[in-house]
Amino acid sequence: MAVFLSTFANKVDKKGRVSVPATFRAALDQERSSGIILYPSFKLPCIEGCGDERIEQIVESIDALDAFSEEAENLQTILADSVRLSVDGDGRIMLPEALAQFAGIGDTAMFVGLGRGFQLWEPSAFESQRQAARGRARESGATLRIVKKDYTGGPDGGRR
Amino acid sequence: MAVFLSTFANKVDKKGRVSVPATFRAALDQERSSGIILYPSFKLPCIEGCGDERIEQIVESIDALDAFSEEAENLQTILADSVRLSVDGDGRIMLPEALAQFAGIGDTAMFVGLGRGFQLWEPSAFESQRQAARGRARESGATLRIVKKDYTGGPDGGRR
DNA sequence: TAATATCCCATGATATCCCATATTGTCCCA
DNA sequence: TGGGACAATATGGGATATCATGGGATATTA
Repeated sequence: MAVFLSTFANKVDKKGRVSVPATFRAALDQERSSGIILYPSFKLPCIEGCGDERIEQIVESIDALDAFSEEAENLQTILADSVRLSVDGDGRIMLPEALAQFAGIGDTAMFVGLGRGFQLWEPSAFESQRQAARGRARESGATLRIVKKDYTGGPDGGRR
Repeated sequence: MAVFLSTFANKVDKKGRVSVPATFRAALDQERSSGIILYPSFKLPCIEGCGDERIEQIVESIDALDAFSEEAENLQTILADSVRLSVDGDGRIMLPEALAQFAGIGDTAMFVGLGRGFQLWEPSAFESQRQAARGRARESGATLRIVKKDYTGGPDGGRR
């Protein structure tokens, strides 16, 4: 699956177009994503983005929930608020007015890679978010338990 | 997985390019890493580096966390600050301005092998870091316990 | 037919490729 | 064992391709 990394600041022109970073486009191509999906974030003042493969995952996990639970209802709003955008020949998308407004994006948008997906931020809002997260991570001595993919540890499957 | 050893001081030219030490390149090839990943260290004023394999693990591990948890949010900044660089035909990478600045790297970068990954330092910063580490090791009488390859490392301690 | 979105091309900045060279380390043979 | 040829590496600079971005022209749709 595609991996989105690093951050890029791109201009939003007066027609509302933004270039999708070339590396993001490459990641999307790789998973044969015909377009890109955007939706407003739950917790943060930013736009969440991903490719086809990821949105299908989300659909599936919502499906797996009890259909009428509150949680399911909440998550379904993601789908309702989602927009599917096509990337034009020059690698740009049309950023919908409503979403831009939600994230406070004016003439510059930051594309932030988060692994399976990415986010779109207004630059200064992102800067403070980044500082905060980095501070918390340092304090908590953030360590990441690495999930071993399929560790066998040797020819005999790691036993003995 | 690749093993990175020893340290090298290489020049950063005015275009921002640095040669990756040949032995590091060999290590990367070995794990079929087509590029290298760099990100700012949490604790130290240096850049951390690794191959594709390791970043894949990190992405998956973060993915395994609750998507909306604060922990995930904190760790995602690693990905946001990461850069994937391709090694050109002459064995060089383009050191991004932002990262070089973070580590205070000017016209020389030190590649420091750390086994499964490596670090990039500004030479004098590395020297003082090295002194400090040596001192601490001497005081505490550091010992190293060798972990056997087939050790499973789980809570049940390599059973059987 | 207005308003808006899509396509197409132009341009400057920047990264990538390619070649030249110096220096170092390695191998081979006397 | 010493010297010399050779190969690999690090590094510099110029040419070329890619990318982000702006603007005009053409297609869509309400």
